[in-house]
Amino acid sequence: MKDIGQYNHKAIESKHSKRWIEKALYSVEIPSPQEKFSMVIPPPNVTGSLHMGHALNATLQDIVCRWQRMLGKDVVWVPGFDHAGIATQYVVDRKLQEEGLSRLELGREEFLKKVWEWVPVSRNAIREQLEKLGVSVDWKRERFTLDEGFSRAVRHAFKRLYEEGLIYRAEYMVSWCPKDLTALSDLEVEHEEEEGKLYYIRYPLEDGSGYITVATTRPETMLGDTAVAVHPEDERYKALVGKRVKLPLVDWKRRAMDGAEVENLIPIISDERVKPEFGTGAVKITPAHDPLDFEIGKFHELAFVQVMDQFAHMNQNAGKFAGLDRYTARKRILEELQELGLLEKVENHRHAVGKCYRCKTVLEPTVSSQWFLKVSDPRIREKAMNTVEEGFIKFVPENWKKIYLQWMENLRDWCISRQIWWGHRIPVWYCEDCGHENLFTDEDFDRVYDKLIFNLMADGKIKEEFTPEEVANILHSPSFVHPELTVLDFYKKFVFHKYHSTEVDAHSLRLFFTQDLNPMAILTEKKSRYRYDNKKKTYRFVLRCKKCGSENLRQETDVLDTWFSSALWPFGVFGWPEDTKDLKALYPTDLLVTGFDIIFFWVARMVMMGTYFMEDIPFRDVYIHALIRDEKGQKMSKTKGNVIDPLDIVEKYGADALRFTLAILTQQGRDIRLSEKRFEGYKHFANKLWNAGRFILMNLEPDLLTKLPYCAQPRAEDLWIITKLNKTIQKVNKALLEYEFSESARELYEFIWSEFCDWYIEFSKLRLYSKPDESLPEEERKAQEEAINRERITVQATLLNVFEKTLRLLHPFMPFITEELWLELPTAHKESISIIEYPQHNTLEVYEEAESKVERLKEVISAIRSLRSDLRIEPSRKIRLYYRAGESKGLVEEFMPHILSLARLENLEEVQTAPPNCLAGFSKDFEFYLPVEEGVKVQELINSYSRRLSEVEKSLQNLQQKLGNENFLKRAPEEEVSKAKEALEDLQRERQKVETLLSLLKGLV
RNA sequence: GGGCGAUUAGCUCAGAGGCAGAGCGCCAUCCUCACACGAUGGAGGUCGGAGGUUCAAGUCCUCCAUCGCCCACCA
Repeated sequence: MKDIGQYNHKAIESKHSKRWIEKALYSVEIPSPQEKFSMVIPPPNVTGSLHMGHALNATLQDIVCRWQRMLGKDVVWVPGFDHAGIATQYVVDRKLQEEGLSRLELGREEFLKKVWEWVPVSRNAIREQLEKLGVSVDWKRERFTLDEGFSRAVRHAFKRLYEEGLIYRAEYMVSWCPKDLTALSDLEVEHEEEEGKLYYIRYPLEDGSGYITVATTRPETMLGDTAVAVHPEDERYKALVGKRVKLPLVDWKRRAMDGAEVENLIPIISDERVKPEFGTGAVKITPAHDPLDFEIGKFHELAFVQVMDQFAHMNQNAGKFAGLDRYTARKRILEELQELGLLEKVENHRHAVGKCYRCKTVLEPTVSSQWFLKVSDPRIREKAMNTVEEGFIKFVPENWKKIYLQWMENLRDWCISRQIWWGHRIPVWYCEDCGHENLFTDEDFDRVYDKLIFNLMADGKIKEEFTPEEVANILHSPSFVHPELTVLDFYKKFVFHKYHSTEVDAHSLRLFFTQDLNPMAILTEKKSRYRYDNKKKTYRFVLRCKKCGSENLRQETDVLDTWFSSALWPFGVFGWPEDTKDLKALYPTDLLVTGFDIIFFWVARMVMMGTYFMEDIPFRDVYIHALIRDEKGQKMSKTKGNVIDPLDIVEKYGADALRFTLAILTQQGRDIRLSEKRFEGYKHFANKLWNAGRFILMNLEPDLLTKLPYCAQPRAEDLWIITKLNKTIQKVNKALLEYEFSESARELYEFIWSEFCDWYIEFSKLRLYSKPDESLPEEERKAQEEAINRERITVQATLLNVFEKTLRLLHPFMPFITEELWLELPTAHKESISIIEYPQHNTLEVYEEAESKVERLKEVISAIRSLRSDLRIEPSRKIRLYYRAGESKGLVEEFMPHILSLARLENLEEVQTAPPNCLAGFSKDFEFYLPVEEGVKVQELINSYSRRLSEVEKSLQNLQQKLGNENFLKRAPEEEVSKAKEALEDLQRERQKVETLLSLLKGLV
């Protein structure tokens, strides 16, 4: 008998989230490959803190993880963070701007220092949020896409793809962001429909015989035109093909990208890609600033004239317009064309404008030298498609499969280079002497020390020149991801497993360098790797051109697209490219949970890289969840000010309420509209559960467990609730298996509130509070007392048993409150509910007869309550009733105490005929009568029964029509027909009853 | 231009051939010894529209309307 007081989510949640981490409850050191369940978290960006979408994502994953863990699996859920190249650089850049600093002034090295200062701020904030949500990740396996091991994995991946000809560098049309100063991949371009203008411009023919009119949305690019194109079959222009036009305004020499001079007389060419029906059917060709023009330019060997610089300002090729912003240039050019009478007309025109997904700046298509991954190559694409097509990877909901395959079908090469600073620098060194592209990874070196030094250097952790002390210092400083480990330990744990015994200090390094420098020493390589600077007392690590041996190398400054590293996440986190135990045991992972917005960015690329490098799928199931929107269905965004911060919700309503709300709102294939009221509602549910627990604990005898052998036989209601629980167990497990989060949560809510609390707890009070009759003689009283005690043990045991299982069933959804309550139970035998088995359906615990009896009992009680309510009889007033019953008589007798108590009756007495002057109600064949008293609201009752009568009559009509239909009788299954007939009889009886009651009531008015 | 999804109670959504459901909100009665974050009872629906299949259609098929999303190099 203990009172746990009122529900206080704050106290219990912080207590358990700390405890779980301290005990490392969710860390599995050596998982069994047969019994494992592995998952990698979609690594949140280190750009700030988590939003509701992350909370949803984490909650769904945690529900599955906790469920699988309780099913007995070795669950490993790897947490981590994404360095998020452009996004993070953008955030830090903005912060610097607030301080009046600029990235370009600071320079690469200093700027990166600032980013590294920022990252832990964001990462710690996110980590704390995840902890508050109660996620059961294995923090000991935490990774970062830019940690020492991951950077190395990225270099390795790049090298393999490069060597197999799948990565190439080329001058190509890319979308350029003039604000972020980088190229973007096609996916990072957001197309937005805009109201624009279509300008018709006349290009005079060289021979003065007239002009050809072209239509364009971006007149400023005309300065870079090197042709006009028409469709070869276009009769209007057939005669003009081969002639030349004079490019208006341009009376200066332009320089093409290959250095050649380009004049202002440009050819009219024909090309099938021109659509005759658009505009005038003649199109100006700017090969350096438009994707289609680029293609046409390549094909016809036109000159490529760039007219804008990286900021989208007009450059020298723009002559007198040089230096102007592209939009100012557009305005000026239009003005001048107008003056010259060359602007024929301007039309309104809706068209899609490409914008930067990050900063929304209008992108400029431009030609530049970039690195591409040939994702359309069969070696990458085919497996990535087949595994999904053949169902080795299963999308949930299924419709994403089609979308994925369609996208894969139309893949274009992926631009993977970015002209930003924050990210994995491309591991290519150009030889300044012979021009050779050298690719280095630590595999180019045999010795451990070389490998370490190379990696530190490539990661920018040590400078070009270093002392052994500096290197040792770095190696023994705390690792970024796991501060309790040193960098060296990190390498040994996550990267260089082979060298787990290698110890490195300044002394051993110096010895190694000296040995390397000694010409007499026998080296594994022909030349020494290190150079010593006598003056500065520093060493440097020397890379040599693989072709000509020159040391005159220059490293590529571009970094890789963030998604290139994210694509390696499902195996990179396990230590790839090393053949680690984790990799063998945990890859492929079992499930990926993510939003549909990154299917192409991330999911598709993981499949491509996973099947390519690992020759196996990265995950078996992909659960795609919805987007969180506000109550009006709009996307949540800071600028709209409609965000609901998960932390606020956790603070106000608790993580359990937050999680349960998100779970119950997660239906497949539908966006989630959130409002704060939702959370409040499910906080009430948590409170209800808590109070049920409180009630049970208050009523358990301290030594209940030792008394269990002396319990009485279970009653019908015990068997009923056990049956209900069992069916719930079955439904919840089934729903979870199919990732029906909403369904499983609803079943739990329904069972806990509407069955267990509303009925079983109420029934239980009868036996819990029953007392022996004091007026009985001593002997009999004692016997009765003993019987009551035995009954009490049974009901306590049932309460405890059902509640304990319910807590386990609910634990994946509401981990904190279930943990707290479970630990209070006398049956708690482990340190956490989260490591106990999940309840499973037990066919021996289904008691159909008891179930239907109690369901009928509920109807009887409800019928009496309904009458009370219609008559506005206060709950506290106990009333006397008479009844008459046919089949239900046995039931009423068996459950007399239940009815008296739950319907709040003083007495329920059987009569043979309806007493005079009585109000009445019924449920099937159970009729009950209430003597009329003063102030009784008979009219209310008449209204109620009239409504019921018209309902019954409506149903009757429907049914009679149905049964009068010969085709129904002939063609419907027999079962349906007999069901209908039964229903008809029931309804007829009911109508008769209601009619009788009504006339009876009317007689009373 | 192609594709996907939605449309059911005032609101948010379940239901996928056999008598229209839940939560919230609303109304009424109650601070009944776990819980007013509660109890009990109740009101509320032409299932977006039009056709069709079927004995029977929120449910399957066709078309339409409205809203939303994704993809696409029509200048």
